[in-house]
Amino acid sequence: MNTLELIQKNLDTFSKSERKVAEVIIASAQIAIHSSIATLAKMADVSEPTVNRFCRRLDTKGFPDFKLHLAQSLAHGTPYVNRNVDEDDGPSAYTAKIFESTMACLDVAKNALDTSLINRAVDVLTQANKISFFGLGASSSVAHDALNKFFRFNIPVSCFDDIVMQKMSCINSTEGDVIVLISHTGRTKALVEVAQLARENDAFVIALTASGSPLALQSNLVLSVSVPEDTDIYMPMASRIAQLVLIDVLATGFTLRRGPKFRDNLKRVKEGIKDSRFDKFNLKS
Amino acid sequence: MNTLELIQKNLDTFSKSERKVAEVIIASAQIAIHSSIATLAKMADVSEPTVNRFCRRLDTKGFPDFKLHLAQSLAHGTPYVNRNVDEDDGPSAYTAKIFESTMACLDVAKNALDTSLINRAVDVLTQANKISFFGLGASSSVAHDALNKFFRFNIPVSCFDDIVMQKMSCINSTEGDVIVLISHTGRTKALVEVAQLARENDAFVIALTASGSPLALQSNLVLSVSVPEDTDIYMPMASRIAQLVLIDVLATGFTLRRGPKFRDNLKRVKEGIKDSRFDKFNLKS
DNA sequence: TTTAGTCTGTAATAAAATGACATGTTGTCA
DNA sequence: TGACAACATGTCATTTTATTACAGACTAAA
Repeated sequence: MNTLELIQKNLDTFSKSERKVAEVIIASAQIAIHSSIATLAKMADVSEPTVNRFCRRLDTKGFPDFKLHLAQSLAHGTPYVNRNVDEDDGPSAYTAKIFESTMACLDVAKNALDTSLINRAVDVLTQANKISFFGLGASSSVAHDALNKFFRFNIPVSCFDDIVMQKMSCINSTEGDVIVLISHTGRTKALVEVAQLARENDAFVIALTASGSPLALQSNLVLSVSVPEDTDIYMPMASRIAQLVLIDVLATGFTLRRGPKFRDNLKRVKEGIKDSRFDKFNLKS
Repeated sequence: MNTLELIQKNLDTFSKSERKVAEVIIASAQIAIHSSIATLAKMADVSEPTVNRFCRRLDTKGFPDFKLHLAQSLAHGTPYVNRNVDEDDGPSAYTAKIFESTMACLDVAKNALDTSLINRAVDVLTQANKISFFGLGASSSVAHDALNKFFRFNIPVSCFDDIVMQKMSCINSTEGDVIVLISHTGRTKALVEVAQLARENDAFVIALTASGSPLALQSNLVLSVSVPEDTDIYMPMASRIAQLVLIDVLATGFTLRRGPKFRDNLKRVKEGIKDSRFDKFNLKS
């Protein structure tokens, strides 16, 4: 838990002198972490043991330990994290807010992920005869990205963002096929139907979606990126970013599982596209 | 600058004893920040002043100051940051590494961005008659995503990942049209040609690419996400994630610039797709 | 081997944090 | 209103921690 927030929240549980300390720290945390207990006591106009008691009240071992906690909370906890974009934010403000909230979302997603399920998913993917990635709306670009990643592995992959094509593809699927469905909410009716269809035709369905959603219930394996839903209209869909990173994770797991021989393949793909690029050191070529 | 990285980088500038200290700190940084100089000295099997000298060599005021720096660097930088995935990493390890390195990349990208250019780009976009997003390969899914975002603004937008369509679209462009080109390296020949074509036809070209690249040179405005290039085959293309976040930033800037009336539009779009979803509280509907 | 230079440790000193205790303050109840 | 209790706060002593000064040891070049 962020120490600075913690102080702010418990502001009214402190005594008079302790609050003085709290206020000084909130006002100038950067200075506080570089001061000795004596200096800070003088700044807050209290005695040194008071500062010490203040620290203990915040579940730290003492003043030095408190400084450490505070320093850490200042390090990540840049002010904007989790704060929404505001109407009168300038470019620097909204840029920082969006980047930081995206990073915070990734952190949440990372901690919420079940790596044993990831391992399972990688298992299934490596043994698949054919892999399909389907998404609709915003999620279709995630599917598209997944195609791009897995395509390099030189295995049969496909990706459709057309619901008719998706359904047709499912009808033609057989055992050994893996369908990866991507949906933020997991409540898109069409995609739930696709999941049903796929399972009726013996395909294995992996869903990148919210756990407990209708789509999740129809799937064989659910990888949920539990990221706060985007209630705010400004809120960029950070869940989409988390899904993309999850795709990266699956692709990496896939590569690792396939072993070293397989990795040469990847190098060849990279080499293969070189001709279509300007050489880095000879731009005019 | 991240203290832990700094130590690792300067490992060979240290003397024998100082390196012992460095190694202990790298191996168990979490323990180090909670230890006194005496404890740490004992752990590294050196004297206390040596530890102190070590701290000073890293541009800190002394041991307590050093601990503070280290604590901060541990706060963001969980151990895996910037470390590549290793052949014998398990699912938890590679998942964490990928998430963390992605987050680190976003942080780098955030700090490297020029917000005045973003502001400029938003200016241009809001005044555009028509906006097109083009990308090839991995970048095409970024373009696709951008389409998805800007489509909601109810303005003419298009997105092609077909080079022929891109060129045709450029030939038909006129003044007032904005073309957003997305490329990680900025050295994809085809896309550079697209940029030239677009400019010949008086379109305004915004490039999301590496600064100084051939594509950048052909563009009117460059938004560069300077993220380390992916040298490692395992390395997920974090630059792509950074580009997506940048798209979010532009879309947000766009929304803000258009003002409150415009924001009602967004709500209508959100309402509009409700029918295609299962109701959250009535899943069987 | 000597010598200049750099490391490294010991021991003394200074600084910082903590603990114990005494004083002050506030509020309650007779 | 006065007395007591509970809590808050500060002073001072003690302990822990960090720093400085200095001397011995090592290393590389002459």
